[in-house]
Amino acid sequence: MTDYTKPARVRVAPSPTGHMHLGTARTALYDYLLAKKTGGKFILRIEDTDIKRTIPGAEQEIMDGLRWLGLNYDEGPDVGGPFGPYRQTERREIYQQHAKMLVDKGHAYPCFCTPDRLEKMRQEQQKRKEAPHYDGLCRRLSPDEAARRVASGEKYVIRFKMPKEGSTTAHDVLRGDIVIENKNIDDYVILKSDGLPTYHLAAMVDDHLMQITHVFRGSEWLGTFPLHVNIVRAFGWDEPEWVHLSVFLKPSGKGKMSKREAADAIKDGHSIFIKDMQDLGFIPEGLLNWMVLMGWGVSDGDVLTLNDMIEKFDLEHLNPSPAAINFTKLDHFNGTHIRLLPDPELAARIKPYFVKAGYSVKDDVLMKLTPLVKERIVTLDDAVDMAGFFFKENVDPKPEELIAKGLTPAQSAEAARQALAVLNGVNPLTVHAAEPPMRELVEKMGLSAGQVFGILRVAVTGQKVSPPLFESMEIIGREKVLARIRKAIEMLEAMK
RNA sequence: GCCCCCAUCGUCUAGAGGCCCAGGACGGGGCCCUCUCAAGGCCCAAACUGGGGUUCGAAUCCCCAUGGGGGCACCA
Repeated sequence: MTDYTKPARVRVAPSPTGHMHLGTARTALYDYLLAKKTGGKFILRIEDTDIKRTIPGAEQEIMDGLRWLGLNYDEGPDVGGPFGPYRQTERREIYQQHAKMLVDKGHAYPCFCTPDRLEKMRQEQQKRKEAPHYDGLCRRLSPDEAARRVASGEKYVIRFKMPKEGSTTAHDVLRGDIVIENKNIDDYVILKSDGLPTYHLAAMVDDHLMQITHVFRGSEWLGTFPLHVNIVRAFGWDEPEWVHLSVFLKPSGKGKMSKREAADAIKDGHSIFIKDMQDLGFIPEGLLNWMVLMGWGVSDGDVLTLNDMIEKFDLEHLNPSPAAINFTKLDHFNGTHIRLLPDPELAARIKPYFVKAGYSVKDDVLMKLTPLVKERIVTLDDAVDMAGFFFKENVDPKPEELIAKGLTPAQSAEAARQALAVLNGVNPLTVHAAEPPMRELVEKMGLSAGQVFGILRVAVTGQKVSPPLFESMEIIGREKVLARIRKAIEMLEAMK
């Protein structure tokens, strides 16, 4: 049982090797929730030890993404903290010292095998249908000889010396004890020939030094879990609580999310990259709600704010099985959280999308249109399609769309003329003043509201789908409304 | 090939031996509301992978099978 009264120190430790994706965000969320719930600290650590794969800007994207989501970290590369530095390439010496400690204690050894030899070795093993593994050539070197070759300047790496006998029992919070035969674990490289550590060393050292209490990481680490536990034990350190999170599967449920799937998702208005999500009009509240539920469950109400999540989150309801991504459900949560936003807040969030679409936004109009689009949009940018016409000087309806269902162009024109006559007598043109007489007119003409209002909708907004008609008219203003109806009548009359 | 993990409606999940002929949410279907589109309300269909145990009793515990996933780098 987890003690939620003890402040936890949890970290998210992404590598800056590409766009920040869903998996990182969700791990960060769980980290954040546990930290906040226990009054502990949420830490960002950048694992940039693979210099070849590091991408410029990726680190910034991670920091921006976390902040956009509202997952502010207490310690990290750009905010500092008592356990820094928080960027692994700046901790080089620390790892080298620790690797040496392991060698001195007999838990690790220098290895002089060239990448070339290793490659050939693996190929032969494959040919013999054996599992690829290090053959232990340098493990058998005497410490003296190894030291001599190191001193002579020969290139080397440091490998962890896995016990050959027995088994290792590692404890995962979600899965219980995991027992693995030691012979199945390779002598992994922990310090590379460039002097930088691999994950296996770096993460263990940092988690210890940074006093991490709970390690949330992807289940792809389960395979090397016993190795990590052995490394920690070789140092004589206490282990953190290990929490291996399930991976995300592509929407079909068949396999991990791939580049191909990611590209398809984008076409569809979705993405696994946090940065895209923002552009696509998703809001952090919706995204967070959706993410928290993939791998963790609640028995009652599932519409949750960040504060709700902090209150309800626990380790007991984390789910070890893989979860297929369901973007449709993201749409739902996004729409739901948009509707939960106060109007002024929503207005402020929608505005940039209108600006980006090239509209010059008038704030008073924006404020009036916001409540109208609120319950009709799924993403913020939907507001542009729905309500962009409010910022246009003129609209140009498609002539054929002006014709009401079941009516001829001439009949539609006649309906519009009568509507114009009624509206002409309404001043000011408000919902309250315009709707009752218009409904009377519809009845008098023996037509349906759908028919008449439909004609006016297209005439006034230029769209077949729009916010409610009279509300829209009130915002657009009497003069423009009347002018647009006149123009529509002309267009209808021109159709024979 | 070897190692590890997982297994409840199409999907995300609740369920920690009797409260379950299995609950919620998304999606789907229907109805209501309605000026379009939504939103909202009500209703319906939809699952414990299979087989063995253990037990008075199993979705819940154990074993096997099957299926799915992850890993086997001087990447993380």
